[in-house]
Amino acid sequence: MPIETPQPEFRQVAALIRTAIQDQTYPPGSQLPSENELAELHDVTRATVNRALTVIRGEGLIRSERGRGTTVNPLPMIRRRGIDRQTREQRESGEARGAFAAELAAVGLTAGSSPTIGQVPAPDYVAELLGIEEDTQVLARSRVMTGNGIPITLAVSHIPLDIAEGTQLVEKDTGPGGAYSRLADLGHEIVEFTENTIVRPPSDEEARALGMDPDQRVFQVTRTARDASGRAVEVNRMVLPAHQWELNYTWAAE
Amino acid sequence: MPIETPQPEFRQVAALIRTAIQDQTYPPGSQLPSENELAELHDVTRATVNRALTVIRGEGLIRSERGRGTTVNPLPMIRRRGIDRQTREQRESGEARGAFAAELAAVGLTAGSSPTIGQVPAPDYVAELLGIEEDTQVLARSRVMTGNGIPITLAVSHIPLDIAEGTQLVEKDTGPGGAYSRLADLGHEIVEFTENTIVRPPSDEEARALGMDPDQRVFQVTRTARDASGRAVEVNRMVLPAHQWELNYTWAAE
DNA sequence: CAGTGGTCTAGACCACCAC
DNA sequence: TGGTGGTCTAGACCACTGC
Repeated sequence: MPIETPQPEFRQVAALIRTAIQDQTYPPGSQLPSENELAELHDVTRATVNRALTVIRGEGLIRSERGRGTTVNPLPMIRRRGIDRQTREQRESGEARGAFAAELAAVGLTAGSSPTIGQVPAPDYVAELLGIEEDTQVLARSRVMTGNGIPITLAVSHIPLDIAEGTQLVEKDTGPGGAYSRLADLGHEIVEFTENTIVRPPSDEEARALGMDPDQRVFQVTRTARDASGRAVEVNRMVLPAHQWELNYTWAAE
Repeated sequence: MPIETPQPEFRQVAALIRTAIQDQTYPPGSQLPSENELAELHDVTRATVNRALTVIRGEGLIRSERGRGTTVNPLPMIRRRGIDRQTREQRESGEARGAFAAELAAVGLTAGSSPTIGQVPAPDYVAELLGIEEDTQVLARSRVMTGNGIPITLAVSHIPLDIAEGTQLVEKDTGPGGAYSRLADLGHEIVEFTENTIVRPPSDEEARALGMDPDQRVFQVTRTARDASGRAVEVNRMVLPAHQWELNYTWAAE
C-alpha cells in the first residue's frame, strides 16, 4: 500500500498551476493570473500562492517581475552535445559557436554571442587546473550566448599567456576552426578533453546576467583541454540555467 | 562600481549560516541551534529563519526533521565517471558496482547495493528508446545504492525480454563482468553508449527513497547502450541527489 | 509534556510598472 | 495612482521526537 503523504497546500496549488502550464492552459509566453486572483481561485491566502509560485519558479517554468506580473517561460529545453563540439561543426565556423548555433537551431531558436577579451589574474580553479600560481596573468575570453536574444549560457575560457601572447588567440576573431585550431598551429593540438559538471544556485552576478531567479539552479561545466604532452592548455567554464538544458554525451565503447 | 543589490533578510541569514557551515563552525554531522535560537541570534522572526533554512536545505547543506532538529549533511561530494565505467573496474566485479564502489572509496565512503529483479510493462521513455510498444513486458533490474548506509543513487535498468529471457540476465548475480558481458555473450556486444542528463526536483517516491527534501534537485541520467547493429539493448536510468555528485566525462579528441 | 520543525493566516510595508 | 509581486511579522496550529 502506498503511504499516505498529503501534500501541504502550497504544493497542491503548485501542482495545479504546473499542470495548467503543461496543459497549455497557460501557454508559453502568456501571463498568469495575478497572485490575488489565484488566491481567490484556489481559496487560499496570497502568501500561499506566492509560495506555490516560488516552487515552480525554481523549476524554471515561470518568471515573475514586480509590477509586471508572472509569465510562462517561452523557451524549450535545449540539448548540449558534450562530445563532438570540437570536431565537425566547429570547423565550419568560429569558436564553438557552430555547435552552439546547431543546438539552438534544433529547437527552433536563433543563436547570438558577444565576446570580451582581456588579461586577468588566474582564478583559483584555473590556476589549479593549469598548474600555475594563483595570480599569474592569463588570457580570458568571455562570452554571453543568447537564444532568441535571451541570455542562455555564460562561458569563460582561460589560456596561459606564454602560449597565447602575440597570437591570434588574443584577437576577437580567432580565425578558421577557432581557438583549438590556433592552439594546434602553435604546437598544442588537443588530444584529451575533460568535463566536470556540478549543479548549484547561480551567483548574484550570474542570476543578473542570465535573468535567473535565486531559487533556480545552474549547471557549471568546467572543461579542460590537454595537448599531447599532457599539459592543460585551456580551461573553459560554462554556466547554464539547469532547467533550460539537457546534457548529452555519446561515445564508442572500449 | 558594482550595483547595490541589498539581499532580503532571509538570504542574509542564509548566507551567514552557510558560511558558518563551510567554516566548520557547524561541522558535518553536527546539530544546528534551533530555529528559535537562530531567530534570537540574528534578531529576526522564526519565520525568517525557517525560510533561510529552506534555502540552504535546498542546496543540500543541511537536513531537518520534525521534533529532532536540523543537522549538517555529513557526506562529501562524490565524482561519477561517466566514461570508463563499462571497462576496467567493471570487469573485476559484478555490475557497475565496481565503478560505484571506487567512486565512493575515493572520498572515503563504503558502498552498498540492494538489487530487485522483475518483469514490468515498459515505461514510456524505455519504450521510445528501445523502439517497442509502450506496454510490452521488459526485464527491469532496480538498485538502491548507498554510501555509508545512506541511499545515494537509484538505478533502473531495462532490457528487452527477447534478449534477456531464460539467461543469466534475469538472475540476481549476472556473473563475471556483469550484465554487459552477458549481453556480449548473447551476441549483443555494446559498441556505443549515450547519456542524457537533466536536473529536476525529486518525485515524492524518489525523495522518500533518497531521504531528500522537495526543494532539492536530482540529476536524472538516462543511458542507452547499443550493439553493433545499432539496436538499443539496454536503457538505464539513474537518479542522483544533485548536491551530492559531480559528473565527469573524459575522452580523447577526434 | 516540552521542544522541534512545517505550515498557514492576516495584515502590513515596500519596490516597481503601467497608465 | 492602482495593481503587481517580494518580504516580513505576529500569532497560531500541527506532527513529530525524546524524555
